[in-house]
Amino acid sequence: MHTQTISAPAAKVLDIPHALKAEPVDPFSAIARFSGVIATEFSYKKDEEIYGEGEPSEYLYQISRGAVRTYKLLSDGRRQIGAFHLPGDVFGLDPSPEHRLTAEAIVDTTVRLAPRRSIEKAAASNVHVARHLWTMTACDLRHAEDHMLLLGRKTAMERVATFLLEMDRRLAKTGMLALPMCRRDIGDYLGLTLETVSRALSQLNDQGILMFSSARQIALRNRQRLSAMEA
Amino acid sequence: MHTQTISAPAAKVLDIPHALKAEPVDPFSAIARFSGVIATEFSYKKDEEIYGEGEPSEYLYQISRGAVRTYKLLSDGRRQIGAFHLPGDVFGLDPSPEHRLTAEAIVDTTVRLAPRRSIEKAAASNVHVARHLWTMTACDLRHAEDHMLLLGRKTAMERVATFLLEMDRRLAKTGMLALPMCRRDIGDYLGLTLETVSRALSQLNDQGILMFSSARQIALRNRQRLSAMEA
DNA sequence: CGCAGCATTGACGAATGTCAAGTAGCGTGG
DNA sequence: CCACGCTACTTGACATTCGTCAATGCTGCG
Repeated sequence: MHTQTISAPAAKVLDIPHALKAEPVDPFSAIARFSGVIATEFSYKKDEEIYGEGEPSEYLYQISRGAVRTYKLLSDGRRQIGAFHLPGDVFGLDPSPEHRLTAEAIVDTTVRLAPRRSIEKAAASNVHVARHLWTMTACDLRHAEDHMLLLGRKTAMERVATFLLEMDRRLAKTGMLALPMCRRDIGDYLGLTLETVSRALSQLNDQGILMFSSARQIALRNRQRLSAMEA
Repeated sequence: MHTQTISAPAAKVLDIPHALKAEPVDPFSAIARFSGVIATEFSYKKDEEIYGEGEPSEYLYQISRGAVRTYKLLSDGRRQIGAFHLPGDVFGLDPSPEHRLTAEAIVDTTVRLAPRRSIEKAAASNVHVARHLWTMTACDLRHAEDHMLLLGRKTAMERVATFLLEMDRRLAKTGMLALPMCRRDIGDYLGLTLETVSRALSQLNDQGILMFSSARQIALRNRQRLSAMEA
């Protein structure tokens, strides 16, 4: 259980910030409000497990700060990362009683969490909550469908281009990508080895499509050419 | 629109068979009943498109007879089949207003269909319907997660073994697999070429793990050894 | 300042894709 | 009922992409 492994100070109770709720509607906040749930904040250290595949599904999580990977393993250790979760993202949602992927903090990470039971109870009487749950799961499904196309049919370079554009869309603030994950994580997300990822990035650098300020600080210099490469 | 392309006789109105509803609860029937929807039956010829990627999502489908593939295409024609749907399976569910994959009949196929609008309306007032929708989407998501692991990390032989066991589970009646799809479909599902699929099947045949009665009629002779190969 | 990961790069190998030829099965029409 | 032709399938030879193994370099943190 994650509450035992954490070394952070005692979890802090906090209000979902209502100032933000005018936006496209953050589904986590919406659900928490409808459920009358007070979300709890919680922190995990880099590489700490948040939940494991097969464990009972007890909470719904939203990232405040940090980043999370969710993955499946084969018996011999081969790993497929299904998704990276970034600040604002919700994860851990799962209508089945058990998690089907393992979740780990990629860097030191703080999440808000809401007990699954309260949410279920709210969904049983409130169709808005129920619809939000459906919508979030459907959003994960869309991502998975796109990712199956990538994994099954794209070349290494196309995968890396797609990855960069996805991250650019999701976390570019200053026109600069600050990747929280290492090359191995990227490889395990894209179905490649870390060496192949590194070679593709170097090639994009050589072509002037991106520039490294450090290995994980990347500036995209030509998004159009990158888009043309993602197939 | 599929109603224009169909050459079958006029759609026939029918009742959802209530005799079957004691079973593990068929979610399609459950939803139709809660929605007060009378499902319509409809037929498609082999290789006929049921809906296209990007088209408005107007119906929920359940297969009565036949088989359906849902897929995405890259611009140059590379195809990734996301799922095969067999009798009893529901497909076309999508909380977004547009389909994100194309659906085609693999063989001559009959479906029951329920208008999406009626279902949405029912879900807006009935939490049971809403939960069924969520559960079905979650079921698709689980399959997609498993399939990402296959596409990203399994070898050709492991993919084929996994495929055979999946089909065995889903459509083996007489201990014999009657595959409705061709080798190319299998390849596009597994992220392989049809030749690689064929070679893997031949190898399993040589090893005595399966037997062909014809190219698409396969008897599994040693499920245990096959399971050991799926990684 | 030095160590410990992380990343890059190179040489090579293996798995799978590509191209091509040949075969078998099946539906159609004579 | 048989012959034909089409399509799907199999098999082989070869090409290519990506993975593996190994050496080296970088860098960020203590």
